[in-house]
Amino acid sequence: MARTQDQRRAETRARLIDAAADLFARKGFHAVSAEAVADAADRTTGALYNHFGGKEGLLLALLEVWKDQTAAELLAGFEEITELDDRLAALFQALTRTDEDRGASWLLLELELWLHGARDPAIAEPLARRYADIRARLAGGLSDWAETAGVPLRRSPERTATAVLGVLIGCAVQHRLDPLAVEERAVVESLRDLLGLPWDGPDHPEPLELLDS
Amino acid sequence: MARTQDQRRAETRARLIDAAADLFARKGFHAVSAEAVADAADRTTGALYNHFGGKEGLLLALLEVWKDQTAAELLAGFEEITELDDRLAALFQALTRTDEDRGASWLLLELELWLHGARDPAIAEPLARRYADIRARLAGGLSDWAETAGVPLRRSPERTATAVLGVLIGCAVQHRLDPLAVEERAVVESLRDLLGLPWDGPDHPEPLELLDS
DNA sequence: GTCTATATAGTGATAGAC
DNA sequence: GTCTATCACTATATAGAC
Repeated sequence: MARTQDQRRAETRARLIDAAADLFARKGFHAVSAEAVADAADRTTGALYNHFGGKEGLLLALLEVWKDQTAAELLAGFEEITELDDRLAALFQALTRTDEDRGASWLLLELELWLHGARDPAIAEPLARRYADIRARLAGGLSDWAETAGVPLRRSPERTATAVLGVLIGCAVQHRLDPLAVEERAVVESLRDLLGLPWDGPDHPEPLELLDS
Repeated sequence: MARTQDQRRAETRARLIDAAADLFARKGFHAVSAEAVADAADRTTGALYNHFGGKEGLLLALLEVWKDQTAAELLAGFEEITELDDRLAALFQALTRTDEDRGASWLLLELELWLHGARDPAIAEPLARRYADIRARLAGGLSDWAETAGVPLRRSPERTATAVLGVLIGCAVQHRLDPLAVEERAVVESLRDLLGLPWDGPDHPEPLELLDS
């Protein structure tokens, strides 16, 4: 089973990034040593420095992979499922799901990266592009849905997408600390509000009165 | 200007916690040494260890102060201002505001603490109580408002508060990376949606059609 | 004078760099 | 693998309050 040097190199790179994603999410960037990442990837620190120049470079490379992959993953469910409530629920589940295999969760790495981005412009820039990309794709999906369903969005697709993403992130943050306090059904209902839809649940409340404050 | 030992002790404690809040927010817990905190507080590591037992103990003490103070601060504006839109805007501003004096921002320390809570149950517990407290106070405020304004909430005050807090956090997270992409007006409008209110802006769109998907 | 909050000066361990 | 810096933490000393 001969492999070319390029293949070996690519695999080492992938292994290191994978190990970094797991460890950085579980313990945090600063709590993980370069050696620990290398060990988890079955490589040496020499390989890590050769590929990424250091721990910081590894974080940046991880962010690039994360940026390209996870936006697609997050929205895949949303774009494939037909029933709206299920689509909305799938989005929330994607954010709150804990990766069984590894102890990490998506949300942890997401906010670990965000925190570094808020402190370091070099990290902030690709991260901001990533969020803009997610919002754009979400806006497109919502716009298509509104047209198909004949339900006009309450505001521009972009603003709607920002609010939807906001609810998802903000509720996921609360959910992580106190799962019982944030019911999935309540999150879906809130998202429906943002899209200008009534609920079809059994406990439908009294009808909405359009009064201003 | 004689001071008692108790007064000196209390001031040292306060200085250390204050310095920790600033540095942990700006650089992150693991990127800050105990000595750096002590220096910033014009004290020594010895004092730090005497008071808090270590850096971790300092983080916990900071969390307790944070827990008790900031929930009140966040909601103070909300509970005092009369105009609803301004109240909602004040909440968002509180989360996105950058502390001028020190480089830190509230949101940074908030998520720094959250990240530690997601990894350490000892941190998670007081943090979860903090969020529950904020939600409870917010729910009370929303409930009072709904009654006064004669606008029934679209769901229970608790669920509404969770969603409102979610939008605030999620939009603040996006705002930090890309301020132009998250307009305050859009956030306020989204919050109004969650409360079951129309908008009173000049660019009022076509009326809401109550169609299901 | 006694007590104790705070300061000083270290210890061993481990980090990242090359 | 080695080197240097720095980490969290501690043992001991000093100084200020009663």
